[in-house]
Amino acid sequence: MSTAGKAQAIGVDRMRTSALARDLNFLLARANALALAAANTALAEHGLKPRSYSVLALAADDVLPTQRELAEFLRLDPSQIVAIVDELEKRGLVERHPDPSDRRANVVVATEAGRALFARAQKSTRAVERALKAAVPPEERERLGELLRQLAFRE
Amino acid sequence: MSTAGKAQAIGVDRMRTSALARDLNFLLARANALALAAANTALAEHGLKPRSYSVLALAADDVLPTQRELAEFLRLDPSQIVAIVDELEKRGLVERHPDPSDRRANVVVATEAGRALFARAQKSTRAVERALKAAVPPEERERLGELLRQLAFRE
DNA sequence: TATTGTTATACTCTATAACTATA
DNA sequence: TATAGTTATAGAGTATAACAATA
Repeated sequence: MSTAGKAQAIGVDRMRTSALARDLNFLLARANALALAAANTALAEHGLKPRSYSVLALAADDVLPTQRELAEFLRLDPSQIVAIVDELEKRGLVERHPDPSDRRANVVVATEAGRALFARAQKSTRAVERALKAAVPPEERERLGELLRQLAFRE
Repeated sequence: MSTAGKAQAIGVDRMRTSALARDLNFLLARANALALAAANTALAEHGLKPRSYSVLALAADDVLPTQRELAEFLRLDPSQIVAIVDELEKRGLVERHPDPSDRRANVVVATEAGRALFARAQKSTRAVERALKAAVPPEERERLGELLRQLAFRE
């Protein structure tokens, strides 16, 4: 019979050689889970989360995105962007500026305080990123970023 | 002043050249979001989700994991594994077998029906994976998997 | 008629603590 | 005393639909 008669547990290590551990979807999910956990910890001391950090980053980088553009780029629902921008605005980190070319749209711009906080938060996330990248050989890190960019921005 | 006076929206395209788009955490999150959405669609026709698919995969691969080992490997809380195994067991896809070496532990084993469903679901996820990998040059795909494995399993 | 931002709501996911049975 | 599995629950995250203002 195919369901093993005596089912004895094995160690977690052996799971790493399973077919699932070669699955791209699974590897992406696990790598992302590890990175997310580390980023959450690093950003918490600045009162940010990965989501709000991303919005603040684009605002502080003078990208001048509308809320809709933020939603599309960050793959979030527009209504979620509302909540994130609300909170950042309440804390004086970003402002909603009317888009002169479309009065329906708000362009999200960082304040001085927002830029200062972002600069500090960025230091924390860069430390996390270095720790994450430590798992791959130095000469491969550039390539990893390039390959991930192709995955993340394929259309 | 640093907050741009006339805030005019730009296209989403320009966000791709922003500093955020070079952030490893962000790239992982976005690539994972894309892969997850595709996997969700592909697995839905089999009544599975990425989580339950992963548990079924390990059970069908005769890895003989305990629930605790599943929790650790999949980075989920043990109580979440309970719910997933409950559902798979109710559908006759897996069984809980007592671990002879530790009567507290359950080893999760796939039934014949579970193996059959997994084989079908795996075909769907492999198609998703091929579509995802199409974004990177063929000669780089092996390396991408290897690098992601290092990220996902660094300790 | 379509789109931007907004509000409201329901649903899923996640995190936590407490309990039981075994070790 | 510690661990595997379970249960319950609250909080965070996500998805959806409907609405007002503007295009």
